[in-house]
Amino acid sequence: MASRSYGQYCGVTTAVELIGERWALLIVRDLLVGPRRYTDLKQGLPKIPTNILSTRLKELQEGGVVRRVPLLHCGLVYELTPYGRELEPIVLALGRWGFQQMGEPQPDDVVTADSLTMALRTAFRADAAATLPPADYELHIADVVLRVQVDASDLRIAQLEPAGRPVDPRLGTQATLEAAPALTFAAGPGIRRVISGELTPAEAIDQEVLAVVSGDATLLERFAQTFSIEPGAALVA
Amino acid sequence: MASRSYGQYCGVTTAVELIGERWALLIVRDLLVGPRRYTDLKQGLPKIPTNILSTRLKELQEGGVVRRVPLLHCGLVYELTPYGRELEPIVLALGRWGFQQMGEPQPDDVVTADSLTMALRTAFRADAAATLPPADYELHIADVVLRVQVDASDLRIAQLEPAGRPVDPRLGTQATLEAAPALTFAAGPGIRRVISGELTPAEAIDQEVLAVVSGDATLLERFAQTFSIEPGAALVA
DNA sequence: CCGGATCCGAATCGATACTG
DNA sequence: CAGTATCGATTCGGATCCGG
Repeated sequence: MASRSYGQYCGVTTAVELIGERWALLIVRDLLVGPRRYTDLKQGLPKIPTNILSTRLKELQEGGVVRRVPLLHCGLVYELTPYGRELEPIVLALGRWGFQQMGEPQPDDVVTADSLTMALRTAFRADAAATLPPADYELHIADVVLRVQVDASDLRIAQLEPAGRPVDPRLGTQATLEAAPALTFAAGPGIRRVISGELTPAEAIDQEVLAVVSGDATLLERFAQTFSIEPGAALVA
Repeated sequence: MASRSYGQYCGVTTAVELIGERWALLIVRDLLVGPRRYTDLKQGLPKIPTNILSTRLKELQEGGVVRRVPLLHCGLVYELTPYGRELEPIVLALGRWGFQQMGEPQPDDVVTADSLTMALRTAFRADAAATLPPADYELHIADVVLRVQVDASDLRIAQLEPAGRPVDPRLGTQATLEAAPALTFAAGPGIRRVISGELTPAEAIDQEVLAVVSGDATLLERFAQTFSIEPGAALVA
């Protein structure tokens, strides 16, 4: 059952044998947001066949990347091992690299809460954020609602139901939700062009890529400075 | 012919669609060493079916990762585009990550010149090298002979024929080959345990993992300090 | 609903042979 | 040297089914 070997004794080859199968790295991406149940993963990867998800989870466990954790009276979750979590800077760098080649979305492309959470992490400029005042955004994209809190070089993202409450306090990044966000805005996939610097926030509003729902619209500038992927910037942890 | 889509609008997904197919990242790995002809790639990846190599090269070109360059009167080579070269820190980090999970080599595993060249790059500690005097090694592993020159944080690796001359002055990293190397040594796959810190050079010689051919044997210590992969050190450069 | 297992047609991969 | 062509072996994808 050892997956078809590439026949080389090499670190890159070993890595590809561990996480190079179809869908594997997307499972890792979602697990980097937090532990997930089987059903969560299936929802976050709508096009994955259930047998493939099952097979990959087994392989990732054998490889020491993922582990299966029973939850008391609450089912079970999959989570990354410490070794699997070491993939975080790699997945983030891959996200920045791929971002530059993203075109327009295909008709049936979706945006999931986990992929968007990771996308914001890939775009987060800790250096820029450190020079700016703290900020607190609520972001609506497609059906996904995220609460995004930036404090110096610290980034917290919580996934909210449309209602406005976190999906599950045990799962995902914690955020402080007492106060209302300073800015709430909605965007479509065109927000990519803001992140890439192709559009300023003002232009994005003009072109209806982006719309302020409530709060201080001038914070959009700070958002654009905090989340940005410039060409040639796949580098670094 | 758009490859089976994952159906998500996300940078990581785009990256995986560009370089996630079987063999693709190993082709990129070899091209990170230098431009390569079709036949070079086939030799460097002995188990790749020729139709797959052909297909992947086409896909990588469509994705803007690789380009095909005719050489005057000398055939043609494939090389990474600037965008493809941005994968270097990612491939190196993946190599470090996979290195930690490498076991013993399978009976039919091979070590190629390009994979070994990249392995040394993944293990190179520029920070440690910067504090050490320059060094100049010749390294024999399996059929591969590499000339490895370290000068502060600069690393140069040239692939030599068993004869002792570079394979092709146009291809691969240049090195200064006038002088003889200060240390020539031979090793088996067990050199991995030296890189990982599991074995000191002295122990490696005792266990016949490593043998000095000529030159100053004390330089092995410097080599081990210069090339090292500690657990948990997969970080992207 | 959760966490899968099973079945089957479609697409891809792997090995070998062959060509300009 | 630089690939195409062919064909059986594997894997993937989509759907259904099942035990708790």
